[in-house]
Amino acid sequence: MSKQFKRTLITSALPYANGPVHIGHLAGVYVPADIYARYLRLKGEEVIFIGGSDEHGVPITIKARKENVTPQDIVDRYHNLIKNSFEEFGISFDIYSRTTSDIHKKTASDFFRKLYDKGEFIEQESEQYYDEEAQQFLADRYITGTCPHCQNTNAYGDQCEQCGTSLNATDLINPKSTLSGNAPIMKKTKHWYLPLQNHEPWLRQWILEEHKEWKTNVYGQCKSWLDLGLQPRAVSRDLDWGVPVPVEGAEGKVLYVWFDAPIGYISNTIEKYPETWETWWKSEDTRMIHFIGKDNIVFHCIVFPSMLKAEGSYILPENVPANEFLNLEGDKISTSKNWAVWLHEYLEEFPGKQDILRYVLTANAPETKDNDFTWRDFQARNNNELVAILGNFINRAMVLTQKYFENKVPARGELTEYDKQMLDELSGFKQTIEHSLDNYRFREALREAMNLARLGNKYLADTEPWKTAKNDMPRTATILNLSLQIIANLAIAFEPFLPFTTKKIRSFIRLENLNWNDLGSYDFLPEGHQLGESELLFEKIEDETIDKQIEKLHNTKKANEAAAYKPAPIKENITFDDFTKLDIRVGTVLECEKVPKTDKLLRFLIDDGLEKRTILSGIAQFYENPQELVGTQVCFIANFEPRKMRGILSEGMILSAQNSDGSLSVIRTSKEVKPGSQVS
RNA sequence: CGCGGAGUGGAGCAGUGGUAGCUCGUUGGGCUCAUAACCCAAAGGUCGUUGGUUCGAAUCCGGCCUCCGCAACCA
Repeated sequence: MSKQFKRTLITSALPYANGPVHIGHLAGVYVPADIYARYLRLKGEEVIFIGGSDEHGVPITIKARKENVTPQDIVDRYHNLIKNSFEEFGISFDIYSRTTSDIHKKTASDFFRKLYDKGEFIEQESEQYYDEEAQQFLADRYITGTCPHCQNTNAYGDQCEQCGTSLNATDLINPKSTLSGNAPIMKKTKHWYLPLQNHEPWLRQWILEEHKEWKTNVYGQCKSWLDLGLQPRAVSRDLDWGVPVPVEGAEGKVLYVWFDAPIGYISNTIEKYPETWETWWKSEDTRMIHFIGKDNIVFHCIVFPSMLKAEGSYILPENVPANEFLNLEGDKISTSKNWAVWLHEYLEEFPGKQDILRYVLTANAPETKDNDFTWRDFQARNNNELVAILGNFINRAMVLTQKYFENKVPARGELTEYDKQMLDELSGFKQTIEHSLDNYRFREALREAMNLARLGNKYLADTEPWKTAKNDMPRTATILNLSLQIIANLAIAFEPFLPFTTKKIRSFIRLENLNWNDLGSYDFLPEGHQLGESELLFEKIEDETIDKQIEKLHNTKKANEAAAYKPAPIKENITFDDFTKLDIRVGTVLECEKVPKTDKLLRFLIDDGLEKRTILSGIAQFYENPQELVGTQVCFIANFEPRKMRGILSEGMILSAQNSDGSLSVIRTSKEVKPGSQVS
């Protein structure tokens, strides 16, 4: 980092406004970005911290259609919810705007037009599905059909949710438009592409040679992309929700969201500083940092820089500290499955406890790999760290001062060797914490800040002021004077992490306007300084509270699954002859065991009345104890083409019902019948 | 074999060639100002697996297994 910068532009990924934000968003992007912004401000540096909602794109139009409202209604609802959640959590954006703002539409439109005029795009025609009745081209999510892999009749144009296979819309058998229900036709459409391959040479130099200090996940991902060779990327879409493509003959086309969204960083800066915004975006002494999640790496390291470079007058990011993902109680956080801790709900259930969540999410941030958030861990970190170490030290020092010195800062006498040793250690924290923060290692920085509180506790334990108070008040005064100076240090060190708490601490000691650069010194509080009222900073969280959260999580998950479940549409009619081709029979299970080295397969040995047959069935995950099926009667298709799996010949197919959560349940008869009975 | 990241005491994480470390938890002791909080000490790991390079490997190289992401909307 030989470059000298005068100011820092911090951006945080724009959350997509089709749902509320959850702890994953906070842990991955907004808390780290906020810590960094607060840290720099506290150092007196010039900073702007940009946020905003990403409000265009197909998923929002689909959600609007489902709820029978306009896309604008959807984004208004979530923009306000998200914006409010961030404010409540103290995410200190200088501006939080949205991509549906007029300024953004103009900025994005002008940006496209400039690249268009410069000849930075290529035009290309392709064939896409088109709904003649609705008169529009269909995004992948607007097409359903039969999955070519698992025959699920409800697969989407981009993915089959039953078997998880990724698809192209053209792979689907019997594609149907979700708008009209009709079969779509193929129709030609023209789009603009950004030829990323033209940017490859300078990207290689810029990332692979000049930014080897980027995090390994970021660098590795970029290198992989560059080594594979870059492809042109479409920058427009056939859709009626978005920024219109500002070119003759482009009616009905809008900017593709990934082109649209990052320009939001620029337009939000313009909205905040209409006169001076170019200083932030076009000045070589501005340092731009993008905080994002790992899914966004290529957009921020390759695509957006290519856009900026193509435009010509913009600076490029200096670093892109991308985080991995946060899981919740062992499972992926999922908006659609409602497996999340929503910020707006947390705020209602834990009022005034924003800093606890900020602390837990930072201490356990997914900086180098995916991490897991659990409520038990949340409780433990609150009770054992915030309450027991930080809160307790401050409370001890305050209470002792109230007791012995009428809540005024006592006089500092001569320092002992031990005092000096402690102060020496204290002075080292500034450099340690700064080093971590400067390298975006917030977990480590927080741990160090906590060590400062540990130092305080140890100091009290070792000097025992409650004992010296019995016969040596001057010594007691010195000890508490230094303890209070440690509190002032804590107010600085924790400010980027726990802004609400440090505000309280500052009021305890009646000290405002703290500066980061004073961290490590011990002359904040003069002798005789009147202290303020203190209270407990944190309180213990009981098991009951935590149990409630865990239960709630599981309940909402189940409820949501049930509510979201929609039986598959009935298939085409078949004739009686078709039916009679199937030979469905009842058999008694003689043996049932898991096939070794497989996840899903159970091997059944079935008495079908005539002989014994082996049938394999992929239901092992749902029957942890396969033995329990032995002796029961199951239904199976007897004339199913035998098939070899894992070297075992499977002669038939066991019938199972699929539940809303995807789990399978074997079909049984309600009364015992002879093995081999036909089902009709 | 599409590409990238990750796998380290009970839990969460550091550690890029030289005696495996931190926080929490556990056990024992101390203290009693403090929210049964604090301080000290101990136990606990053949670093996913397997083969190789090296005087020496958690670290470098090869194979395999598992989890996550990207490509192809999601932090």
